[in-house]
Amino acid sequence: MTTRLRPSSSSNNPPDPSVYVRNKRVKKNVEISAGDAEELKPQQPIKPSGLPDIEDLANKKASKLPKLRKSKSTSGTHVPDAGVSPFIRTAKPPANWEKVLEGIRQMRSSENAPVEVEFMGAGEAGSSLPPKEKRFAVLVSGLLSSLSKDYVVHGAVQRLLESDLLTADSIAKADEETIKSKIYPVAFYKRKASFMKRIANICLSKYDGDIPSTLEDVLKLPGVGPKMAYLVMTLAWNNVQGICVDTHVHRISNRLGWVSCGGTNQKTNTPEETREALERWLPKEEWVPINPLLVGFGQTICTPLRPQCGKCSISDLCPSAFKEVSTPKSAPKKSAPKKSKKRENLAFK
DNA sequence: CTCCAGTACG
DNA sequence: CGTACCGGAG
Repeated sequence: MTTRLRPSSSSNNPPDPSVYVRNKRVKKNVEISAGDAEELKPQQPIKPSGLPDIEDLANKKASKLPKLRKSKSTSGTHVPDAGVSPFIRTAKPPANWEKVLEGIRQMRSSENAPVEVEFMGAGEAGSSLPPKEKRFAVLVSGLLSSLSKDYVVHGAVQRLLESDLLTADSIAKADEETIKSKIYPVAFYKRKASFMKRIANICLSKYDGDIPSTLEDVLKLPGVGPKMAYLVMTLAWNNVQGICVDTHVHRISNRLGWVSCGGTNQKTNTPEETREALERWLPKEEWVPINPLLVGFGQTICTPLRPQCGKCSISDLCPSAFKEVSTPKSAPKKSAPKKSKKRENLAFK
């Protein structure tokens, strides 16, 4: 069954109407002096003795986030007017984007899409929990899910749930080895177990055992990058702060020419750039569904290595169709003989 | 042996 | 920017 999240469909958590302020690069600009960094961190809660130096961790993380692209002062058009207009287009949408989306939806519903689960991992795990624990569960399953198979994540979350290890409190108290054994074999489980402990401690000391409620603060959590932060804001707080862009969304957006529109012929080289570019024209109703949609599409048809353009119903609308590109990064150089492509890459090293 | 639905660290 | 982290599946 297709669980397509709608931004405002869920009724339990009232979506914050004022949310829609496009976050511009605040803080992370690096290079700024220590004084500036201070002012980004409003309140300074008392730190219980005995806990790791959380502030330090947070600072470290924050200071290294997005490297900053260009100054991009939002070109003036955008005003952070809370609640007035939910979406202000600052770039012209690419031609036929609606047809393209519709086409992809069709393909996704006919081909069986393995990805349905995706958001589910998080959502389902917490469905029977109280809101606060549910949010924490969403955060944890998001963390576990990166570069892991969905069913593996699902199993791990179930084991954590059975062991009562899905709250900040219990995780903070639990032995790290125990956590490892529960979440195995998710990718990077050792590291993630460590992240979970640190996150739990931060949540306890700064957020009363809850998860941070702002994008900025979620991003400060160790092991949580942009991709997951937007996911968590959406699923845990029902607060759509931005588009959740992973490598599939990144790659496909580039193939479709969706991020080189609107006068400027910019290309995006990172998922973060793609997110910003997409947000400039994609209507907000699509911000959430775009991810599951493109991820499914990206796994079955528009694959990174050898896209199945022959099976793709919108290839006539795709500038990259049948071009045999490998990845957005490696130059689309005229592809080599297909079968030996892999070997060739190897030899190239 | 390669490829992942990322993120931290040098 | 490059690289390590981890395991399982093609």
